[in-house]
Amino acid sequence: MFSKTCEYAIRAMIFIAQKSQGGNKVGIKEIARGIDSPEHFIAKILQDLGRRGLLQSMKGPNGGFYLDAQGMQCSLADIVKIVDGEKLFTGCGLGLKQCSETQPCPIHHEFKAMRKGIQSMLEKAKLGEFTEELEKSLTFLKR
Amino acid sequence: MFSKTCEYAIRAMIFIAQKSQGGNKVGIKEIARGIDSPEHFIAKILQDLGRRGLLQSMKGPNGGFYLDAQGMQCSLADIVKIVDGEKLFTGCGLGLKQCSETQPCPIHHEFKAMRKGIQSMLEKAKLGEFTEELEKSLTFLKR
DNA sequence: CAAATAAAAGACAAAAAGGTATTAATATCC
DNA sequence: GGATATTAATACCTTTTTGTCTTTTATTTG
Repeated sequence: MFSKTCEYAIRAMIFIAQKSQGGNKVGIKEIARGIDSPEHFIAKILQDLGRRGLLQSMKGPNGGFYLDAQGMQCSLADIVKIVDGEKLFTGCGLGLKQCSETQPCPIHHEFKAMRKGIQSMLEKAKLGEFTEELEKSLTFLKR
Repeated sequence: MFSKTCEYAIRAMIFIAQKSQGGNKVGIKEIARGIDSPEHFIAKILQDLGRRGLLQSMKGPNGGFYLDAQGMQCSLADIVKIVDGEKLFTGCGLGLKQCSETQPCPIHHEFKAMRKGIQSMLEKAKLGEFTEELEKSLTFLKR
């Protein structure tokens, strides 16, 4: 469904959302440990997301990554779009470039309904919403 | 969603289903042209599917690939399972190996519902069902 | 200002996916 | 049975994805 890169990205963003409550920042090492990902790899991904404005960062002592109030409202769909592109939301299930309403592939209509479902699910899911259950260890980001 | 390999596989199988009505066979060149795919690449994929019993083939003059009555009942889910594996149907959306009901990732429940939807959609879609609309040029397998 | 800390950037490496070309095996037809 | 047509198998190449390592830049603190 998602690329490995995107899986890491989502996990990292949820982790950062949790940790950056109350204005805290979290370092890349802690993030990598917290989501069980290669440190430099997730660093590069987060730098990308930072450039695109999805999260903030600060260098130097006591620096790290964090989300501002707006960042907490970022949806999983926003992350997926940046990391994996629009294909999941708009592409043809059978990989046909010209597939459309007027020139549909054999599974166009069924697939479209599914895509819509996925998209709306991911759009509804905001980073800020996952914190509470993580805190209570009702959900997990590792392994 | 699906790998390129899997997209080709599905398109090829639908194409073969259409062409093998009435006991006909269809050659690899015609298949490659018919679904706009690299000839040798789709050949390898079909050989795989053949070994797994999803389609039949014959060598020699007037040989080619074809589906028997049972093959026509093959679902898209069967193809996806063989080509891309079970991950799409059972894997964690965030790539966590230990994600489960008792140790769920933050999107486990929503994702599970989606996966189920995808799976049942693909299980319902049988190769034999696509022929008619293809015949009428209401659907397409190229471009 | 110097030292320490942490992200940013870039170069490189390994693995997986996607694709090509060549040769072997098998069935048909004369 | 030999020529031909067609799939099967094998080996190889290219591109993309995933992952690692090193160096640079920015920030803080003593």
